[in-house]
Amino acid sequence: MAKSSTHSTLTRRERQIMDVLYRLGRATAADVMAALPGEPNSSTVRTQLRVLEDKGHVRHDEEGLRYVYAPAVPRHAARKSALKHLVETFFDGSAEQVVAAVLGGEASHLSDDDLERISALIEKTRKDGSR
Amino acid sequence: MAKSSTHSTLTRRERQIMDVLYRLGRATAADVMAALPGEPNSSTVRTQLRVLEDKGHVRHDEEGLRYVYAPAVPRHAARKSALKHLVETFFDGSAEQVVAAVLGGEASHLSDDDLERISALIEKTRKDGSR
DNA sequence: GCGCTCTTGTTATTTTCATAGCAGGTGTGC
DNA sequence: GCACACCTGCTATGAAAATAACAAGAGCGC
Repeated sequence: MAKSSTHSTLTRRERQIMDVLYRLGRATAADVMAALPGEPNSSTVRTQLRVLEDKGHVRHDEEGLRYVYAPAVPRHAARKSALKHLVETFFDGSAEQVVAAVLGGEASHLSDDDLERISALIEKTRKDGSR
Repeated sequence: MAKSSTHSTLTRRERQIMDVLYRLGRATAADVMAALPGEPNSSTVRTQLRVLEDKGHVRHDEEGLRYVYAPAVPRHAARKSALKHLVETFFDGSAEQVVAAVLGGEASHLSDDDLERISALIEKTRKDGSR
């Protein structure tokens, strides 16, 4: 039987695979294999995808002959809890600190346009919140 | 000798322990044990802390009788790479999307004050950037 | 001083993981 | 129709991880 559990029960390799799936959206075993570091054997990757499916973290569609895998938990839900976990672990639960880190270039580089759009976002949120 | 390696070589349990250490800053074996799920044996936790130290992820200070452990990589450095990884995996590398998610309450709840301060942050960043 | 408690170090055992070999099935080109 | 390429399922095995039992030293209260 498939066991339902939190995301934290994932092993090292399983987490890598889930990350690949979340990055790609959907992928065949071959795709996943190509994206993983360390040239794992095709057989290995497929076995683990099956294990992940068994645990309920992944599902597959049969597309013609081959399987196309995708995360069982939708991206927006998974990222919500991932973000929450990150904030609690590294930012003292402070959303403000996260924004500061992002603006400070801890995640990627921001163009003026990006800042413009983010600024607009804030304004919008403030209006909505105080309405 | 201690082996230097990327953060991704951590096992399930090791990751849990590192998270605890990053949350607490510094902690004794007993502290870590208390913070871990599943009532692990004290012996177990101490063994793993020693393993983590061996791998170079953790260091300890002797404080009187007992050891106080702390992450070897400073928090701000660890969170930088954690944030980067999250952004790439779940937000298409887009800082803007992250901010949107934070504002949208995907991480925590924001007060008007929070929004105020964040807004100020943006303004400051814009000025600094275009100067 | 003596026992009690709290701490660490060492080592062994069980469980889980990661990996890959082998068998079988389905479509494609010739 | 037959060989070839590609994909899946099953199963086994060595390695790594997780767990805990046991031993030993330091401080504290009485």
